[in-house]
Amino acid sequence: MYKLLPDYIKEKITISDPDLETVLSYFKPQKLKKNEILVNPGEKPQRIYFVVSGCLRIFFLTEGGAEATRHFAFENQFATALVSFITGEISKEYVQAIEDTEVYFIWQSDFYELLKIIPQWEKLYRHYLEYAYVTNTNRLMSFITLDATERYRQLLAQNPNVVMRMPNKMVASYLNISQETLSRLKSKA
Amino acid sequence: MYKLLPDYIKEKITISDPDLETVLSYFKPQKLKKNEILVNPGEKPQRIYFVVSGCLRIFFLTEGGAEATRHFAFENQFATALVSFITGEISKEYVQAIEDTEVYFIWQSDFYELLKIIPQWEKLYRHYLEYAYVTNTNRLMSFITLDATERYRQLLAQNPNVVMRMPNKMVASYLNISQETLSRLKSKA
DNA sequence: CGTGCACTTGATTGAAGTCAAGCGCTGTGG
DNA sequence: CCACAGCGCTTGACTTCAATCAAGTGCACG
Repeated sequence: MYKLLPDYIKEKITISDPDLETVLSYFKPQKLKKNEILVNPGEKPQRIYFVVSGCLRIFFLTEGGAEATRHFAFENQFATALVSFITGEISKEYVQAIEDTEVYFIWQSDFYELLKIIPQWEKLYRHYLEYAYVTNTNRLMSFITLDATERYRQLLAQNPNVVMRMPNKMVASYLNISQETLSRLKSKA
Repeated sequence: MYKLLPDYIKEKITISDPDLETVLSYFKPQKLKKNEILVNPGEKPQRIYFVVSGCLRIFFLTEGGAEATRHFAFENQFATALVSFITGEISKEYVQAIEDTEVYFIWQSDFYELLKIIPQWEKLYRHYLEYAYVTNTNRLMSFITLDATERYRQLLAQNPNVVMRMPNKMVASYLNISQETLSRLKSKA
C-alpha cells in the first residue's frame, strides 16, 4: 500500500531514486468514506488522484438530472476530471468514493511543476494520456458497434470489477442503459 | 501550403530553426485522389498524416459489414490510426481521402526517433494526445446525453465542414445514425 | 423496528432502424 | 455528345430494442 505508488511509477518510467523522492514528496495521502463526494463541478484548483485501495467514480449530470458515469478507477490507477485538466475549462464532473477509499493526490500546479523539473515525468503523463485515450476510444466503439446485451457482456469480460463491486444503477449509467434493462440482462445471462 | 506544417509546429511548441529543419526533413509529401484508400487494416509500419489540403477519413467495418466513421481530418490537422499507434496492436482502421488531398506523412519509427532527439517533440505529441482525448470524450458524451436530432445539430454547430463537405452516408456513420434518419433530420431542420 | 433506497418485474411507449421502392445526378464508354 | 448504369439520396411502411411508467419486494442502515 505505501509502496503502491512508487512501484507504479517505477514500472512506467525509469527514474533515479532522488528524483523519485522528489516526485513522491508532492503527493499527499487522503482517506475517504464510502459514498463521499470529494470533487464537485467547478472546483479549482484541481487534483489528480492515485487510488491505493477502494474505488473512485467520475460522473456528471445530464440535462434531465440523471447521473452519467464517465469512469471508474480502482486500485493502482490514476483518475481526474481529465478534460478540464487539459483545457482549463470549468469541470462539470463529480469525483466520488464508492467504497472506503485511500488515495494519494497531487495538485495540478505541482503536477506541471514536476513536468518542468523531472524530464521523465513527461513520459508518465504521456502514458496516462495514452491509456486514457485508448480506454475512451474502446468505450466509444462499444457504443457504436454493440447493443445493450453485448456491451454488458464485454464489460463483464474486460472489467469484472465494475459489475461485481459497483451498485447496479452505477453500472447501468456506465453502460448507458436504464437500471431496469440491466436488471433484465442479469437475470437472463 | 508549403508553410502550413512548419507554421503549425511553431504555433504549438517553441523550437529552434535547426531543430525545425530536422523535424521537417522527416516528413514526406503525398498527393491523393478523391476516394483513394491510403491505409488498409493491418498495415505495418504505420504513418502519421498531416493534412495540407482536402480531407482524410478514418473508419472501420462493423461485424455487419457497415462502415463506422471514427474521425475526419481537414486542413491543418494530424490524423492516424491512433489506438494501434499507441498499443502496437494490429489496426482495424482504414484511412481514406474523401476529396483530392495533399498530405505530409512521417513514419512511426521516425516519429519515435524525433521524440528521442528533439526534446520539444514530446510536447507536440502531448498536444496531439490531449486534443485527441478531448475530442473523443466530447463525442462519447454526445452519444450518452444527446439523441439523433441533437447530435446532428451539435455537429452542424461545432464542425460544419463535416456536414457540408462530406457525403451524407459518411456523416450518418459518424453520427452513428442511419442514412435514412439523417435524410429525415435534414428535411425537417 | 421502521423507513427509504436499490432492485425486480410487468405493461406500454417511442425513437430510430430496417426493408422497400423510386428519383436523380454523375461519370463513363460507345 | 448522348445514353444508360450505378450509386447516393429521399420517402413511406413496418419493426424492434430499450426507455419509461408503475407497482411491488427486500435489504441496509439509522
